[in-house]
Amino acid sequence: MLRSPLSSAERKAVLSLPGKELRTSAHRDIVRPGHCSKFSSLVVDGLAGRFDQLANGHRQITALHIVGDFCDLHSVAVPQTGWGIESLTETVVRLVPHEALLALSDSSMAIAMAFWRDTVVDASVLAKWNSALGRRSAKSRLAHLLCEMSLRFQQAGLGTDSDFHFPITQAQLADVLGITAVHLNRTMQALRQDGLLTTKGPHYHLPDRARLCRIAEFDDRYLLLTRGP
Amino acid sequence: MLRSPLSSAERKAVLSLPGKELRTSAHRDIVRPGHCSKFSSLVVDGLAGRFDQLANGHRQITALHIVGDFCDLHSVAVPQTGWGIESLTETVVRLVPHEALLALSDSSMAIAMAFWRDTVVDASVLAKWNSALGRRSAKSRLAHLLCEMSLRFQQAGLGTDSDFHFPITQAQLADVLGITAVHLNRTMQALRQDGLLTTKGPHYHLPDRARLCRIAEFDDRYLLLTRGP
DNA sequence: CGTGACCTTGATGTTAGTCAACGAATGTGG
DNA sequence: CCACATTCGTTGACTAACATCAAGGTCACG
Repeated sequence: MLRSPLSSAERKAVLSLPGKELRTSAHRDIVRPGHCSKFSSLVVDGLAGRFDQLANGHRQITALHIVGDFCDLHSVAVPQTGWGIESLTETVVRLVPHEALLALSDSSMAIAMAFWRDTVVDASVLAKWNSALGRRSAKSRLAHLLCEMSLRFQQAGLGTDSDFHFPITQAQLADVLGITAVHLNRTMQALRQDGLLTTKGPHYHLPDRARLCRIAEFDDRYLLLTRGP
Repeated sequence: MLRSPLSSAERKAVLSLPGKELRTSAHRDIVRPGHCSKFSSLVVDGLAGRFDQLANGHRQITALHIVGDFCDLHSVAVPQTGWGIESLTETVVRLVPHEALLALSDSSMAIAMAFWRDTVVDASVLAKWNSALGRRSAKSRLAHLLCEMSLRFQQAGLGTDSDFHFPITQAQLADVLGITAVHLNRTMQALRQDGLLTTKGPHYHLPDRARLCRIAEFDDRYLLLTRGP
């Protein structure tokens, strides 16, 4: 989860953070939009998404949180969130009280920096998605997302670079990519046609990841592979 | 700038940060894309933008930095940036060494939190733009940007809520909104037609800001008007 | 008086949205 | 075990938003 170098004592302190675990079915709000929260949620199982919704009902998912991710470490620094978090599939989250996180970052500058760094990586991903949504075609966006997710699942020890379990519906994927579900369906077919993607239910396979990265212009540095100072 | 409550001593420490000032003409890189930086830049005069560029030459501007903004406080936590910063007009920035910022946040937990909070607000704005780029029409995006910028200029003491000096070209504005310059031009004309915008050179005037906010579904909370914990 | 940066306009092409329907898989209660 | 509903994926016909291409207009500046 925290993409930072920490001493083993620090790492242990983070991993043993207290918190009530909460199991939810798919399509439930974990954090309601605009809510002022007293906890940060750690994804223990399943898949969660940060979203924003417009008056006409259109949704945009602005982040995907796989197991091991903190959804809203942000809310420690700014409790009033401008977004919501929902479960995309059946999901278990651990609700860690802000006091515990604040106490921990008070106790160690390295941990405080690690939390800050996590927010910065989140911002990097958001900036990358900004340019994708503004300037790329649907196909290129999907290719880029597949590259990103395969890497993240691999980093989290949940898959290889070309195979991962990604339990998301096409409608939700469309909300990530800023297109309609119909168009996403056709775009996935195009990638399949090109021999760049096969799926069996929630299992995604990338037969030629190198080529996929090339057409997606995927540069993994924004995911912080070069670790902290 | 830092949208946080600090003691006057802390505030003073931040404002008296050292750093060499640098004047650049328009369209110059302040931070080259992917560069590993040792400074964070504070905008002293002019207008700067964070951008990302694709192989085909298409650009996306992912943030606008007005005077008083720190461009890349991020780079203190993660020196290798995944983006570039450019001057959009003639601009003066102060290059504050990371050591000075680190020393300052070491010295005061409140300042460390303020820096973190600033990153969180940046992420909030990015998330908002994500949903705008993914799910809004060009007209709605432009309306939203105008609402946002008028508020930010006002907060910075550089304008009223309906009048501000915004020295940006239409091509640059198009790169913010993720549309072409041609389409931006027509979209601005549509807003003028609706009596929602007049411009005289770089001077923007919003004749009916309330209505503009309504059609933009502009909710200012993401800009952190509700201050820290 | 020419040049370059910026803004504006028109004609045409392409991507993606909308609407409507159907099929496959899964689960539920009678 | 079977009608039934629900959710999810897929397809086709049509439309709207925006991109692209090409040209001209305005203004400041040397």
